[in-house]
Amino acid sequence: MTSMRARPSFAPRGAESCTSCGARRASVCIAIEEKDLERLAALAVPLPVPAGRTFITEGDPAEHFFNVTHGTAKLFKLLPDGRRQVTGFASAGTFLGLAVSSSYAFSAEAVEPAQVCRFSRTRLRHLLDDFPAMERRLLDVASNELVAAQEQMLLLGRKTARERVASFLLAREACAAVGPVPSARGHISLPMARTDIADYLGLTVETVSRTMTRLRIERLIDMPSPTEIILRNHDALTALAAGLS
Amino acid sequence: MTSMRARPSFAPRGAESCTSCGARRASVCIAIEEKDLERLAALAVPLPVPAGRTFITEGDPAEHFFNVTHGTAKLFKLLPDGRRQVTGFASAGTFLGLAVSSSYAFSAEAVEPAQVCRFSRTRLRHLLDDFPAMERRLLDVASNELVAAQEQMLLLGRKTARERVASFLLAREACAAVGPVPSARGHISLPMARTDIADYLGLTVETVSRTMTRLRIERLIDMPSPTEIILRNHDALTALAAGLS
DNA sequence: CGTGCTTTTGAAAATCATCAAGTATAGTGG
DNA sequence: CCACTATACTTGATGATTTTCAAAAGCACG
Repeated sequence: MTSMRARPSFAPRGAESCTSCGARRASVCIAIEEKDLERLAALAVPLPVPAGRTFITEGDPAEHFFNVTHGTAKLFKLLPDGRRQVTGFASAGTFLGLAVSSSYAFSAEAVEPAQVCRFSRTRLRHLLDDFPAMERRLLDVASNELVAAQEQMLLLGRKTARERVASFLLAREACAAVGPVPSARGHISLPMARTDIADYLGLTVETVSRTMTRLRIERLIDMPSPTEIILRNHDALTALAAGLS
Repeated sequence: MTSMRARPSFAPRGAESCTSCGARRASVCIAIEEKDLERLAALAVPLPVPAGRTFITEGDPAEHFFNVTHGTAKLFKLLPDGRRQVTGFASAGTFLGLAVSSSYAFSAEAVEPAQVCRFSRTRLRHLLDDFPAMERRLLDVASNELVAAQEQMLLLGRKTARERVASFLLAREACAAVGPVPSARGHISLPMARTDIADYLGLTVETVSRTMTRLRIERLIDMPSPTEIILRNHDALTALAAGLS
């Protein structure tokens, strides 16, 4: 009944896909100049992704790259018994699928209605030959993600639950600051569920919930609704996230 | 065997640095053809790094890239109170310093006597303009490290101590298999201290030690010496590492 | 043959997970 | 529009894995 599988009528291939893409300036596509955008658009297949839909499955043959142009997705890995680690959240501008291997190393699922651009891996590879600037941009993106991954390892390996949650909230704030939708100072939205946050921070839902409640009671944050957080004591949160406290 | 060892310890500048580099085929430098090696060698500054010496410090201005040509280094991040997370171990062939930022995101210290090649960041950048193959190789390297980082996040966030140690030992074995010094099947060496392993796995030294002892008692491994491990029951270890147990 | 470091082992303590249940929220259908 | 159901979130009590604290054993080095 609620089937979202109806093929959308829009997404006119090529026409205005890349030229008018709101996420372009935030993505690797910025490396392609206006005049060459048509070549990129010819490869790009815009796809709507309803919330909850998995569009990359770990282990599947990696035939495509993806670029999130709208909404938010979670990237995750699973253990056979169902334990899950969310390795990151991808919002507008994020490029997905970088890997040398022939199969995806993670799964990706939309946490809110999203829009992605799909590129054939081999065809984009060829395009890269003509646009070294884009390849360099990809290297920059990968380098940045590597730095972020190391930071996350520090969080997962050495920080307490409190420190993890504080780090997460501050990261969300920083992420919102560069995002397309400017939000009020210290106001952040959490489109992902508590379970996703827990799996991202290496904790349980209960611990995340309890920790947030405690931060609220201590007036470090406000929580008008579960998906809406206001950072009340930025300095204290920063100290917490850094491990001082 | 003796011929392999015929390598000068004090690699004279330029002369034969890159041409005779034992680590070249395992590193990004493989992307530079023989005839162009001189240009690379002109940039490469070979440096011996004694065990325990820190040669990259987190937060310092990132002026150089490094390529480990011999020995092993640990990469790590610190919290102000001294908590440490080892984000990886770098052995011969590993390229270090990828980052867009102007300062290093991690520190690096040799865990055993090592040899590295130092490149000026800006000059190597310019060299990359002439050798797109090397840039592509760098992207591949970064992509692979990203996949490894995600795997490590899964380990840190969701695996038990036992599973972490098993995963580590198997990863070491796989790493030794591709390394320059072929070792007997199932025999691995651990050049790093228990503390480093603990900081890599997000555990304490005591837990690592206890866990290894237990694996030994259960005949999954043998431990002739603390730095020498023999994988006795490969299948059981694999199952453990995968989370089945 | 000490001396200092690393590794190992033991006992107690703590953080976080698990189990359990209540509350809030959203989406559905009457 | 409202009640109903399913889901998400929160809160509480208990428990377990891992940490912390403490100390012995093993090794390298001078």
